[in-house]
Formats: sequence, structure tokens, C-alpha cells
Amino acid sequence: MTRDEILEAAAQIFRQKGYHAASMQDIADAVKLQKASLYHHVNSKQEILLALLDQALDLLIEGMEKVLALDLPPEEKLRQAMLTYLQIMLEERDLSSVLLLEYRSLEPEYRQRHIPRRDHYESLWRSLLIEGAEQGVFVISDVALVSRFLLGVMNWTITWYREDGPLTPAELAQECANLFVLGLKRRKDEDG
Amino acid sequence: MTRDEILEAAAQIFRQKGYHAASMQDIADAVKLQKASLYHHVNSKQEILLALLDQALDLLIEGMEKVLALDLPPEEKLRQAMLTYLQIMLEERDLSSVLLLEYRSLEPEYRQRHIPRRDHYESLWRSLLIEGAEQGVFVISDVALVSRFLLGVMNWTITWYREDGPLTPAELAQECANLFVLGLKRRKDEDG
DNA sequence: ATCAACCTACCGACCGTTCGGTAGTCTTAG
DNA sequence: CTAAGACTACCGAACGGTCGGTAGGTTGAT
Repeated sequence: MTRDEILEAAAQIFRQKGYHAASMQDIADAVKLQKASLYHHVNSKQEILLALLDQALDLLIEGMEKVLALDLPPEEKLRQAMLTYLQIMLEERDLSSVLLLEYRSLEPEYRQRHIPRRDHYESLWRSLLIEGAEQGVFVISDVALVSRFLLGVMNWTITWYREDGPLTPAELAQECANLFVLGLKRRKDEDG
Repeated sequence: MTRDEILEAAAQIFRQKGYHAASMQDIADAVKLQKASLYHHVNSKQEILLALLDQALDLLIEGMEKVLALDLPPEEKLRQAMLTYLQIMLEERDLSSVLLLEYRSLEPEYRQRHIPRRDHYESLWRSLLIEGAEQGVFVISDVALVSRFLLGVMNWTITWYREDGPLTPAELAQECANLFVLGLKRRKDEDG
């Protein structure tokens, strides 16, 4: 049994039940250990949660930085960023769900460590939008607001997306991007 | 002390801590009763949660039905619906947060009672979009998907909106509607 | 012999809920 | 007008159970 296996099981249970409804006993059962044995690998339940949030954010930051480094026109870069985000979200659902929904269960001391990284990630999205605006491709009055709209649509997908449904993550990303890109792009009838 | 006062306090605490992290003791403290006295007014903690979800959904359904009854072109009706939704969400934040985030804590028996009403509400949004599509004003390939996108953006606002921030709910609704309406409307360069 | 991995046994705290009881108020028969 | 009875609102104490976490011992590979 490794720490990572415990974290993985914990993510699944946290997602299903929520942090507070999930007990260390549940996690122990899932990895077929005694509850006390978990404490050989982790220091506390809160530490598990923090580790999961860190993992999730690492994935997202890594994905976003790769996209930002690409040499693409803003519109394509935005599409690529949305695709990457949704793919991570929907392929690592346990982790993502914990990041988005169980974040509130972090106790203050741990939260302080987490918030700056979260802010950093959001700033990556803003920089993408700013790039598009500076090149005159996007028309955006409030970059912070639009980035929240963007992340909002995508974040909410984890509450309703079904793997056995009609859409693949890639198709979903495309539909989503279509809707937004049209709303952001300078229209033909607009002046320069 | 009335049942409604207890529900109101419970909503606030559920929003702050989450259902499972909130204790009956917390609620009792908030209304300055002994924990046991709560059971004179409510039957269980789960019943409180269900009552709050019902209250929230009642508000939203009522608002939506009023908007649907208006005699407006589809675009204006959509804008009005979004405004109404966001106003309710942001003016009744405790209730709305519980609806969106604590819904998962409903136990199966209670959930079965709640789900049909929730589905009904979402169908109201779909019918609005269908109306616009049939009149040729909106171009929508997948109504269910678009309605989820719409609700997703708006639902996520409760996680970041600050009352002391720069935007009123009405301004927020307008920005949000602008983005979406552009993505949905038939463009000039499209054929008929 | 060492040490990681895991165990049994246990701790105090708190959970939602129930119980028996007590003021105070309202109703109604004499 | 009064007194008995019923009803509402609330309380203190306790229930069985679960919580996260700890102490200390056993196992087995190196």
C-alpha cells in the first residue's frame, strides 16, 4: 500500500460523499487497511485534502502553461485551453470534484497555503484573454469577469457530465468554445 | 421562535460550513435555543435540508414562470430570465447556495422527492430556448447542452460574487446575457 | 537487529436524536 | 369567576453511535 493509493481512494470517497461525510474508516475500508494504519502514511484527514487539492491544481497549471507556450492565434489558443481544461476535469473527475467542491472544507491554516496557487492559475486564464484583447481579436470589457464566466461554465460540467452520455470531452469542449468565442470576437460590423 | 426562523438560520449555517459540518448545536446556538428544542419545530436535520431546497426551488420556479408568461421576443425573454435568476441567486444567497451545493447531502429517500421538481425547473429553461429556436432567432444544435451552459455560468457566480464588489446583480446579468446572446443569435452572414 | 508496515485496542469529543419534565397560556365546563 | 385539562414552547440529561486520532505491540523482509 502506498500513500498515492490512499490518496486516490480518498479522492473517490470525498467526491462521492463530500469531505465531512467521508470518514477515515471509509477510506481504510476502500484500501483494505485498518483505520489506524492510514496514519502510517498520512498525518491527518486535512492533510489528505490538501494533498488532493495540490495534485489537482498541479495538473491544471501544467496543462495551461503548455497551452500558453504554443504559438497560436488567440482564438485557437482559447479553444485549446478550454479543451485541455475540460479533458483534465473529466478524465480526473475525482480529483477535480474535490478541487472544486471540497475546497471549502480546508481549514484556515491550510487554505492560506492553497489560495495563492489558485489565484495564480486564474491569472493564467486572464493573461490568455488579455493577449487576445491586445491583438484586437477579442473585445473584452472586464477580463476578470469573462474568465470567471469561462471557468464557471466548465466547472459546472462536472456536476452533470456523464461518461456514458452522448458527448466526448472533446466534443463538449468544442461546443463550449463555439459559444464563447462568438461572444468574444470582434464582429465584422464593428469598427476598429 | 418560529420554524421559519430556524430554517433561515440553518440556511446560513449550511452555506457557511456545509451540511455535514454544520451541527444541530450550531443551529440551536444561532437561534438561542437548546439543541433539543429544535425538535419541537422540525423532525430531523434532513427535513431542514429538504425544506430549504424546496423553498429555493419555489422561488426560482415562480420567477421563471413569470418571465415565460411575458410577451417578449426570445432574446429579451432570455435576458429577463437570466436577470431574474441571478437576482434571486444573489439576493437569497444562503438559500441558493444550499440548493446548488448541499443538494448532494440529501439522503436517497428525500432526493427522490426533490429531483422531479429540479427537472421541471430545467425544462422551463429548455422551453425558453426552444421557443427562440422555433422563431428562428436562436441557432441551437443541442438545447439541453446550451441550457446547462447557461445555468452553469450563473450557478458558478455564487462561488465568487461579492456584494461589496463593483457589480450589481443587474449589471452582472447584463454582461452575462451579452456574452451568451451573441453566441446564440443567428448571424447576419448566415443564411436562412 | 532494524525498521517499515500494519495491527488491536482504545481515547475523549461530538454527533443527531429521544426522553421526561416544566413553565406558561389557552380552552372550556361548572 | 374559577379551576381542571389540554396545548405550546422549551429545557437538562442522557442515549447509542461515530468521529479523528493515538499508544503500543506484532509481523516480516532485509
